[in-house]
Amino acid sequence: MPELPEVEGVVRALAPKVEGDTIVKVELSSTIYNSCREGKQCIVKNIEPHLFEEVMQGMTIEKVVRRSKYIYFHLQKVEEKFLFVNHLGMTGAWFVVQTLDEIREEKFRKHVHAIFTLHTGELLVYADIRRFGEMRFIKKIEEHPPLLLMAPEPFDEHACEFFLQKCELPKYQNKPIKEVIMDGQVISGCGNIYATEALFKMGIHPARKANRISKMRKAELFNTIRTILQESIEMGGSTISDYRNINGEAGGMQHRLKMYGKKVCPTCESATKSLIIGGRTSVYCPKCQH
DNA sequence: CATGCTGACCGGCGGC
DNA sequence: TGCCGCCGGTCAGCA
Repeated sequence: MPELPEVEGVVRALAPKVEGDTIVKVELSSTIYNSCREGKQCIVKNIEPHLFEEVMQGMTIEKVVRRSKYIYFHLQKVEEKFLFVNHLGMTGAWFVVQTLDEIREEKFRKHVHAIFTLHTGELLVYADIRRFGEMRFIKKIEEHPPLLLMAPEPFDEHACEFFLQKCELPKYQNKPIKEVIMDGQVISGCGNIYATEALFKMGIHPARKANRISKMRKAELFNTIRTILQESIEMGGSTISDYRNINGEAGGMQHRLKMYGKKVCPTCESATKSLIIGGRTSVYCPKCQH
């Protein structure tokens, strides 16, 4: 599943291929049309599928940037600026190809949901196996309040201070630390994999209440998260489940993971345990983490 | 009003 | 081989 480092990899690969290009045509899958017609939640969130296709037509992709685990496509049409926001959910992936059969993996090829034809003739393709991804077409960030509430980028110089301040709020004081660091309004882009790894590295039990950790250790924890995210970006992300980068390549970070998905602690060889915290499976070493 | 919990969205895959 | 149920990021909606 793509987390911040994986999304960063996607954006770095995607940006140089599509920035400056103009979208001449958009086709959404019949699956999207059907879900929408049945009133179900679907990938395209805030707009009718046919309107989405229409409004995207003629848009120039000015810039592609990552914000937390979201991809922001900054668009422009006749001097007017818009934003197309995408989240990859669990299984979303982007491809830039000449034809769809260039998508090597069948499970992605079978689940293509949006095809943006560019003025160059290339196809910018969004595939999503489980359809947990999101696409929103908006004029301003304000149109979708959750985007405004996101914590600063973890590499922002104020992000640590922001995290420490949030921890002081009553609603976070008594929560398990893992739930707090995975909350996108506290720290951006720290998903299950990297939260698990950082807590293991710090020797902190994932269920420990936030207010039972000193401010100094919280700051260290933040730095650990930031360092792990950075390391993973450099490794090309973790290839877990269905994540691939835009070239269909796997990352290397999964070989460096020490606790996520492990049965045995790499330090003391105890059997790991798992708990459900904030609705998510949380693996930890009962001997090394307190 | 703020917070908190539940459910909805899915197909792959593990387990039986 | 077949089928059932689990898994998870995000947010809407309701208590």
